[in-house]
Amino acid sequence: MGLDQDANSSGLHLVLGLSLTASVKETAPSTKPDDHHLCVIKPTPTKPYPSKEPSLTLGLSGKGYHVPRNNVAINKVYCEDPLEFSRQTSPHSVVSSFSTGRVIKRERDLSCEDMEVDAEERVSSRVSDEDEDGTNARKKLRLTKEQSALLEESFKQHSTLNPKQKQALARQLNLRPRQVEVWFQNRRARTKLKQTEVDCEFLKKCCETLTDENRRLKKELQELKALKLAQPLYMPMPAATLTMCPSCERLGGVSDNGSNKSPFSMAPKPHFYNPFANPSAAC
DNA sequence: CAATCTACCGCAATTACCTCA
DNA sequence: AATGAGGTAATTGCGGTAGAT
Repeated sequence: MGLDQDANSSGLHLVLGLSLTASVKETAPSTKPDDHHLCVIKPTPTKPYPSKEPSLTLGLSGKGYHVPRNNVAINKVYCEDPLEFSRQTSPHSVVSSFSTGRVIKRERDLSCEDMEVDAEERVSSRVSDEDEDGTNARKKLRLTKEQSALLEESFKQHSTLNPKQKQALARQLNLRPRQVEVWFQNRRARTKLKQTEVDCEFLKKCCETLTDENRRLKKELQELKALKLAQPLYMPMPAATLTMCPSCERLGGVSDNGSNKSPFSMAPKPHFYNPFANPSAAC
């Protein structure tokens, strides 16, 4: 279901959850998302939360009801208590349904996930969220310490949530499922970012080490060249200095003419940093 | 059985609000 | 009081997947 598709690449250990989304289809089909002047949310027999009351929500026409791209109008109402705020405002209230089809889907999904807020309340909330002064201030919920702690704890157990877990957590936190979902998304992103930073630091260190090694080898090469000029041309090589390539098993340091050009011809190096551990690379 | 449609989900990128120095 | 930076909630758009037709 795509839950774990990126688990390996992101370094996360995701739990494969059994999705119930197939049954979430309270859809009023539309061919053009932007043509949604009227959003109807209706229950179906496949509704995953049968204990809830069916709801019917009507949205206003888009004409004369301009909604900005970011749908900021929906969060107009704000109060000091984040919980109260989360109850009063709906990040995906019906207003959102007028912008994109995607949001419409979200809204419908929300409508079955979060039925404790009934349709009428949400409509009135939407109306109360409507701008009276024309400003579109997107107010931001601030999670309490308790909420953050619980979310964090839950994230440690599983970095992704199936719909049931999301619903349960949202109920427990007195948040909307969508808010829980968003929190987990952002949390995963932060984790990934942090991991990327760690990886970046590691690669930087590797780079520094390799640069040092390169510098050292260059210096050594210069010394050897100088040494070669100072010494006789056909100087017999001590057997102890011969090394064998572990990959191709050729004996280094023994060329046809006995000259000393092979990288394996010299005494073993005190240290060689090879991050790729590929002995054949030297051949 | 293949093609198409639809709904859903996760992610990346971005926006925008809020807090704090 | 003003302001810039950082944290983060929220939005948007896209791609992938699965079920239905």
